[in-house]
Amino acid sequence: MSDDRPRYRQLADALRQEITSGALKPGDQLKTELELCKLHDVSRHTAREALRILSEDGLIARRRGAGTVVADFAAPAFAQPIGDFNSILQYARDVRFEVSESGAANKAELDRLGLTGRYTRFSGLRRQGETEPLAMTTIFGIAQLMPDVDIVKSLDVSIGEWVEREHAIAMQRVTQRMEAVALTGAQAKALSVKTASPALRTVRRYRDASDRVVLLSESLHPAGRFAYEMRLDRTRG
Amino acid sequence: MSDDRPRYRQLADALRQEITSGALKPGDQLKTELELCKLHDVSRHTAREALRILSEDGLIARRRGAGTVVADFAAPAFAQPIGDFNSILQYARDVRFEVSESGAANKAELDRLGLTGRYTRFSGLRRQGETEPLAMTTIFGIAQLMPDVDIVKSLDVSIGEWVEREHAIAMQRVTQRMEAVALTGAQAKALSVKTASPALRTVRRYRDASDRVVLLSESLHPAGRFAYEMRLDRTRG
DNA sequence: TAGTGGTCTAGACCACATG
DNA sequence: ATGTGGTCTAGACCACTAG
Repeated sequence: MSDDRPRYRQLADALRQEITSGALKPGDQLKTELELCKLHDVSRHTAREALRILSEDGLIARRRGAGTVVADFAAPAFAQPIGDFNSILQYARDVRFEVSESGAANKAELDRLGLTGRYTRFSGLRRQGETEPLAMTTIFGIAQLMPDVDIVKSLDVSIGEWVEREHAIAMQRVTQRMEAVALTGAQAKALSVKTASPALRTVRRYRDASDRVVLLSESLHPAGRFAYEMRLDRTRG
Repeated sequence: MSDDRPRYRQLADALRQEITSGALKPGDQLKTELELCKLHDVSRHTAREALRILSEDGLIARRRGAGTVVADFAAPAFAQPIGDFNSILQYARDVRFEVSESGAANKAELDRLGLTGRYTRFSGLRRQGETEPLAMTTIFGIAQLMPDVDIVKSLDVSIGEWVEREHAIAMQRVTQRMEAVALTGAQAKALSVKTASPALRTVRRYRDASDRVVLLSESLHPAGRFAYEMRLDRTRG
């Protein structure tokens, strides 16, 4: 096992695994800092750094004097922060997009999404590690601009980045829509949950300078496996 | 000036001031960790903690071996439009908040949300026009800062704005979390939908300059009645 | 009162960037 | 070769919570 990752990250990932796997449930008490120090033979500083990461990710809640517990938000397996460029790249690296289907988008799909023209469609599952899928995603892109499906499968960057680089197109604006929906039978089956169970639907439209929708992504995240997190800073009074 | 804030926060705020005031411009080199240690008579750990905060806030960029510079906002990232922070406050004003319950938050609630200290709670429905409720919302605020329930009912601004004005507190940052959930029986009944039907849960934490959670709002939006939409503009190529 | 997490110090070695 | 930030150790005192 090659593991040149920092020890605090190894520890953080190990604890994360315990939480997302369900071995530790929301409300459960975590080991104390000193216990973690002894167990993993690290200094308190290192143990704290690991706990800080999990705390920032919203997986645990800490209270002085009382201890550390698994956060009670149904602890989603993954939270995507936005507003931070590095985190977005991280998302593309950490989360595999397994394309299972591709082809030309049909008229019904395009109508439903308000697209006109010819688009290519890739659909598949998003996965992190060996866990259950985080989401079912479909990506629509302008037909002439999209890469071949083999290229998509071997991409280690996002399709958006590929299009930008390959065609020298700059995405100028992204609009994003989020809402709760009930999954249809087929969707639920693909995601290994029950029919009609809740999901977060996000639709992103990437537009270029002339307002053309270059790329559109539609994702269905089953409840409990994903939370979307964003942060707004006040810039001026 | 009473200053029982931790030293790393005092240092972070001092540096933040230098940056936001324009004394330090994007690209400018910051003092090194060791210089900061000597200048402010703190350990390296403390200086690093201050720099970590600024780094997370996106104000500085650090590179091993090269040093620390004020972040270059021309980086190819998607950013929130300036107005977005305020438009979040705006939302609270556009939609009527009918308070049906208020009182001190209990321990279970505070634990669930990761809050510590004494908070007051207001809960009720959000309505726009005479239609069915858009959402069920609960607001938690630091007890000493919150208005009386009668004032809340007569407010024509958001509670956040009232707190800012009344106590001269500036909300510095809002984090927002969105996920899909299934409604419990009681929640579903209040919103006139069926039990276990999907809803969008949004939790917003409003923080002041010292990262204290001044206000927290938790909303449940039944599927189909609400969609969250946002727009990200590329700051520069 | 005992134990927790929060803050802080004073060291150390390393990978990396720059000259 | 020097100095930077990244990681890590081994201590310490404090504020707070809970039994």
